[in-house]
Amino acid sequence: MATCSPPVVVSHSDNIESADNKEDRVARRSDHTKEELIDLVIDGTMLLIEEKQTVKITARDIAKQIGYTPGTLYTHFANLDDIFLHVNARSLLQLRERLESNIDNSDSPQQVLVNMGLAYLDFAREHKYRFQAMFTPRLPESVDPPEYLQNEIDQLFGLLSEQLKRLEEVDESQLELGTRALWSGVHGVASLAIADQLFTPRPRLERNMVETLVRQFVDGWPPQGL
Amino acid sequence: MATCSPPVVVSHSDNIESADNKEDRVARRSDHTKEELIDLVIDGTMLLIEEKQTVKITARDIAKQIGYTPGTLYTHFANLDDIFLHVNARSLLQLRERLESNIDNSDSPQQVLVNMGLAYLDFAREHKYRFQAMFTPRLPESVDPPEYLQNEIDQLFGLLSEQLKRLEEVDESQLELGTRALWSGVHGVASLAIADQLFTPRPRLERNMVETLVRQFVDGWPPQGL
DNA sequence: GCTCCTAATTGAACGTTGTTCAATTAATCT
DNA sequence: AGATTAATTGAACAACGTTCAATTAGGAGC
Repeated sequence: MATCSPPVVVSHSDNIESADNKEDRVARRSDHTKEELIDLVIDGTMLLIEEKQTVKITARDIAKQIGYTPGTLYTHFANLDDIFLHVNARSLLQLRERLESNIDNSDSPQQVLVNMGLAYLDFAREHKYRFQAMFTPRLPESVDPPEYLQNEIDQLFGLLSEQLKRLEEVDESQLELGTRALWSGVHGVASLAIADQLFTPRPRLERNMVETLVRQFVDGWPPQGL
Repeated sequence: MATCSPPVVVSHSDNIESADNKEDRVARRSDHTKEELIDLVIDGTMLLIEEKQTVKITARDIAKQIGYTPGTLYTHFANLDDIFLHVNARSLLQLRERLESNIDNSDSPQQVLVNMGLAYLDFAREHKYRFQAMFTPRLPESVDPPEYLQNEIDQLFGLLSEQLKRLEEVDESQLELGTRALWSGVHGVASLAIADQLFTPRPRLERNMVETLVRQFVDGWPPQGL
């Protein structure tokens, strides 16, 4: 069983540790090293999701896309879920980068949070199926998500609590609760919006909804007398 | 193609129209009429989801559960998605009933909305997989959901806007936006909570999150100066 | 009570899915 | 050059959703 291969978030080439492992440069058969192949699979899957506009991608689809046979996928990935887990990690990274790029600390924390909320919604819309994939449970819930995913999520929440902190100092537990409450709200709008389950009359009011939700939450922060 | 069979929400026996259709009482083979069989399938599927604690129910599973063969399912349902659509309609009905039972108009609208939010969260937790199924897209997004589902959703949103209306009169479009924004927020907490994607430290803070979110939204209602 | 008719039900079959694994192939080491 | 090692294949498997000709059993007509 080829257990979950390492993060491979982006080829950051942090080869700090001495390189005495020979395999690294060994290219057995064909044209790709292990790392290249892993990237090829993940990138190919992401491409397919965007191209075919669906999350229903088969192992044979992926293999064809990268010019290999289905069996090859299982040399470096445990199964399809493992592949999607890595795709989701990449999506999450992109999402966080997107939110980060919307932080301008010369703006008020209110405005920054609204902008981040809107950026979240926009990302969900632009990458509808990858967004959908991120929140489609694929693991048997007994096992918890790999650590690199957990870290990525912590970082994302960190961006938000930073802004809430700028707004007013509260104790850590309240901050954590507020961050998650606020962001669950934004996520709710985004996920219902892309699923067309908001059933809102004609004009797309989702951006307006995010703005209302965030502003109303932030204006009442921190909550009084619970 | 056996297109989507009628709503069949609950056996309400509203046989107002004159009964000259013979088939109604005709029991061909076996022990069940068309209507009974439809109910059998839907009920059986719901039961399986709850028993096996998963949304991954196969046609053969359902057939076995109700003592028929897989082919029989396709006499009254177009396909598996059609069956799940009916299961979701039932779940949605139950969910609305649950919310309705939490309305006590002698309470403040604030309190009612908080209670409804908590009821929503509780339902999601108690019927985790049926809740999950409700928000798992199964239709090719080109086709929009059947009317009876749309109606059910309108009714649910109606319950909420009623309370928002009690709070303060605003114009219809703003009321619609507010209702959906608020409820998307609650939905976000619920859906992330049951997927264990909130990554909140030990104690389950979701109820607290719902309360915070709703209270903060309601206290700022209607929004000033947008 | 017998026969026809009709529709419910079956079960075998089809194509596709995820996944496995013995066999094969090619790159590296001695 | 030959041995070693690992990447890659392709055939195979079980399970899936779905279809459909064949079969069956009930009700209607005589």
